[in-house]
Amino acid sequence: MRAQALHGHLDALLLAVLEQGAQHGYAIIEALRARSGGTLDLPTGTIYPALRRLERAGLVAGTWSTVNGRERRTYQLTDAGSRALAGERAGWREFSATVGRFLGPAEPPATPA
Amino acid sequence: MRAQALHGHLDALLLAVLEQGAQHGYAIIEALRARSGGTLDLPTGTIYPALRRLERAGLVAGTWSTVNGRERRTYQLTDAGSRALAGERAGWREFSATVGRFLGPAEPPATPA
DNA sequence: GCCCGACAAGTAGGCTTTCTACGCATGAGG
DNA sequence: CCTCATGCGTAGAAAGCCTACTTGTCGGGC
Repeated sequence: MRAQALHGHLDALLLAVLEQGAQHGYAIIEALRARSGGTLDLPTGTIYPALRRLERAGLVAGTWSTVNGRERRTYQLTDAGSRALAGERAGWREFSATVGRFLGPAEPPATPA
Repeated sequence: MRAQALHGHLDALLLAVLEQGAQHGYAIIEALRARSGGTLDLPTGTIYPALRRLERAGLVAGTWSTVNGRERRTYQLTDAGSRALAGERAGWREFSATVGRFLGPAEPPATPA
């Protein structure tokens, strides 16, 4: 899937991943790929700038650590980040409900029971 | 709601509105506002260029008509537009399912029983 | 007669966000 | 020695939507 379509929701996804525990950029990329079943395969050039943006905004806190001689920047959700995530979640719900009203009520094939 | 978040889905919304019958730009804006319960209130500067883009792409066909001395451009879904809409719908479903996996499975606050 | 608000379409310039492509560095395996 | 996987990062370009503005008709209030 084009992450292009994410536009504006990428930040929310990153926060959501970090909600489950602090991680470094590379691991976040893999987490997104894994949790989405391979659908979300975002390039580093998308993730790293986004993380720095979130850091500048105070939603995540980054700390350097060295693992096997390799420098890692581990990002952790801040309080503000948690609050922002809650807002993003609410926003996503409204957004998906609204768009879903036009593009199909988000009723997947479903196997409804 | 910021239509900014639409990014890439606006075309799909327009096609979806036109699916229910040909309409002119101004009416489309009102249809979006009405059907979304007021959530989607898109400015003309967003809709009109988008419609022309869709027209250039051959997804809608526009025809001029004069009503009460006022010029109207009525847009109608083309075959290609219908097909595109189907694709957009599928794309939306995948997209919302994927993002929903991270931001909450579309489970609203719910008052859980 | 004049002005304003609703209807109706459109353009121009700017902003934000993401993508592509590249650079730099370490450690392991061939 | 060279390459690949890990790991971080920047630069420039492309895409999409927004704000603000312009043009024009019609109807109502003053």
